[in-house]
Amino acid sequence: MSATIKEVAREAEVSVATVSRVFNDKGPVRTETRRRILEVAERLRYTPHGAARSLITNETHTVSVLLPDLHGEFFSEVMRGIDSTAHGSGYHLLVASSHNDRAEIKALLRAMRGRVDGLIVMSPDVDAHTLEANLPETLPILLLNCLVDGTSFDSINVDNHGGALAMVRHLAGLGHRRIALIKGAAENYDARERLRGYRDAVAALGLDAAPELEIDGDFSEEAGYRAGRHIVAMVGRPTAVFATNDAMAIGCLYALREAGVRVPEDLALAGFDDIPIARYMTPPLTSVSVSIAKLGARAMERLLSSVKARNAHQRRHETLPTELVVRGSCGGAGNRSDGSWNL
Amino acid sequence: MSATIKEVAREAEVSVATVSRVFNDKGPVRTETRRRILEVAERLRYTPHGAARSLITNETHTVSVLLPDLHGEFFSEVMRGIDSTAHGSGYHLLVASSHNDRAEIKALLRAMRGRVDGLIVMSPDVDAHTLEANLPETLPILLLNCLVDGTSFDSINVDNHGGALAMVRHLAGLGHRRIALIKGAAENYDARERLRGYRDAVAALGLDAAPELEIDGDFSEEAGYRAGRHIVAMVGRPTAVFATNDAMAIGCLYALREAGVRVPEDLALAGFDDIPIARYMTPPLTSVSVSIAKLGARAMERLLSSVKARNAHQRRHETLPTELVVRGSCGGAGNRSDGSWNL
DNA sequence: ACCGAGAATGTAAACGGTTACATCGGCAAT
DNA sequence: ATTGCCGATGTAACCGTTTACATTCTCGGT
Repeated sequence: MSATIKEVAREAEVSVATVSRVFNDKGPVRTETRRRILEVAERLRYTPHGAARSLITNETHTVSVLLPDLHGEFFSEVMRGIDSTAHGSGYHLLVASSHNDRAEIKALLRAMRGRVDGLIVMSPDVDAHTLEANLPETLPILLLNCLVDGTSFDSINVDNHGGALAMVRHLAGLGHRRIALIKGAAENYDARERLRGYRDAVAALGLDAAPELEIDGDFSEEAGYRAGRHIVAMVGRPTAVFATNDAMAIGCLYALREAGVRVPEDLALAGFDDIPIARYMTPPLTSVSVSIAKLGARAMERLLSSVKARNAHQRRHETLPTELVVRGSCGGAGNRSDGSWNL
Repeated sequence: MSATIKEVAREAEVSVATVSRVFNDKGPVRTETRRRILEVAERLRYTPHGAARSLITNETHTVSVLLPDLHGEFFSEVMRGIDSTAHGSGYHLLVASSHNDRAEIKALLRAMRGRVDGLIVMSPDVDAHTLEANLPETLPILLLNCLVDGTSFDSINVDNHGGALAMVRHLAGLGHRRIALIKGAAENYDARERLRGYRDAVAALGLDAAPELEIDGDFSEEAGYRAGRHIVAMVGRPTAVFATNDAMAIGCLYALREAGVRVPEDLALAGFDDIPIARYMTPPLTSVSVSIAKLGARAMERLLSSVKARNAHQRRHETLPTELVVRGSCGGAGNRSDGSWNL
């Protein structure tokens, strides 16, 4: 084991209290004494013991992120945003991916006591009840992209509905009347909202509405690929495909290309999320941008403020706007006059 | 605050020791007593306090991963592997991304005492000295894709050199004599090894060797894009490009396409890492596969075994093999006879 | 020379658990 | 009835800090 505060105190011929004061910059310590203590500490390679410290101070300087799975660029981006602000505020990050098993989530949540100061939950299908039942009721929590029933928790959501709406409107504006949608998993809240946006737009604009235009998917490239193969084989083939996330758009594009269907000439293709590589696809993918990293950053910001406020903290529900990013994959406005594409 | 063990003990009319025994399944407790205690605990929503527990037991059931940055699919995949085995063994995961600032790394490392049982370091440019100087010398460590000077630490590396060698050999086998390389950052160990593999292969096979064939990069799509633009403008344009990671290959492909250079007809393109989307590119990217998730899983496995062994644990250096994955982006064998590509 | 104030430091009680050891019954063997 | 043993439980020390409070030191003012 490493040196303890006691050893440092003994060696520097002071009491533990003084050493503690030096390391926390609290209370008065003579410069000479401080110097001596720091010198001894350095020599002994002393570092305060995290657990001991948080036991008494009741804060861990750690926040936890609970997420469903770590697949793909979406999560890596969110994490990047989360990490960067946590890091900036001197907080550590505990990640816990629950593979959506109820008992497991419960165990994870419980294990949090005494380990974290706050919690970001990003499981689109965990219900608020499970949370309330298994957490110290004083632990600050922020729900990210989760279904929020009631106002019991702080939350941030992306404007999935509005984004989908805008995309369908855009496609309709380009002349498309028959637009297929590749869905996400039915339990997923984001997926449901995007679907709702699509349906609302289709209804509002009087576009073709047919059950076969809503194709199953689960946010993976693989699912997009399957959907793409399905689409090229459809009898009343749609003229545009709206994949509800970019990963599926990528898989779909591949299937289309494989079948000799040109994008955007033969079929328009759009995604959702605007992950970093979207702009590098061929053609560059028109998508709904949600500035994923910023989403994570904002979430952490909110959580930390609620951690610091402790007592009177106002619960709030926030919806982050989305932005339509038009690139080449839908034809029309995405092409510059010289034939090159926006980057 | 949540209920403490004392409250549970009082309420169940037993001593704290008995409650502790129940929660740790240690020592004999009468069934009736156990039942009563569990019932009270449930009612009071008691959960053991992490910090308090680890203070006395001296283990946290947490391991930390130190990495340079969270960009892109490579890290997300590694993390997935790491998380899945950690999770499987009941360990929590603390992620710490140091943006390669020396002082910051030092602070991070020090903060680890009393917080983690082990550490995976994945900073391709942190030096072993910094580690040794700032960590409790008993903390199990595993270096992942780091430069290992000497044998002071456990480590796992990918066979970067061998992979690059194999790729160049493959390209040469397809008839290419003039092969450009898009490099990674000079400080990055992986990048250096891949470069070394390229040079060795070029020398061994007597291919064109020229400084201008080694193009600067930094593992980002953006850098790949710049390199691609550079390449199309070269006077003695190479016939093949080997991007030392897939992200750069993606950026490069975009630049090529933009300039009307066809892949693979006009120029062969290859990557390194084989990230999940590589197979969905158009054309599918020939790459060096390193089974990233498995790499992470293996690392965590090794670390945990060393955590459990504690005392006599044999230091070991391991190199994970790579595998050439031939798809369509280099022409030749990647094309099926019917013109479709391997998936 | 003495007093009092404030700065510098020390003492010891928490924090919430685990665990070695002591204690207490009850029961089988003698 | 006594002994010994073992299962069940309690007592208290300890883990490494922080911090309220007590104590000592230093000085300037009188």
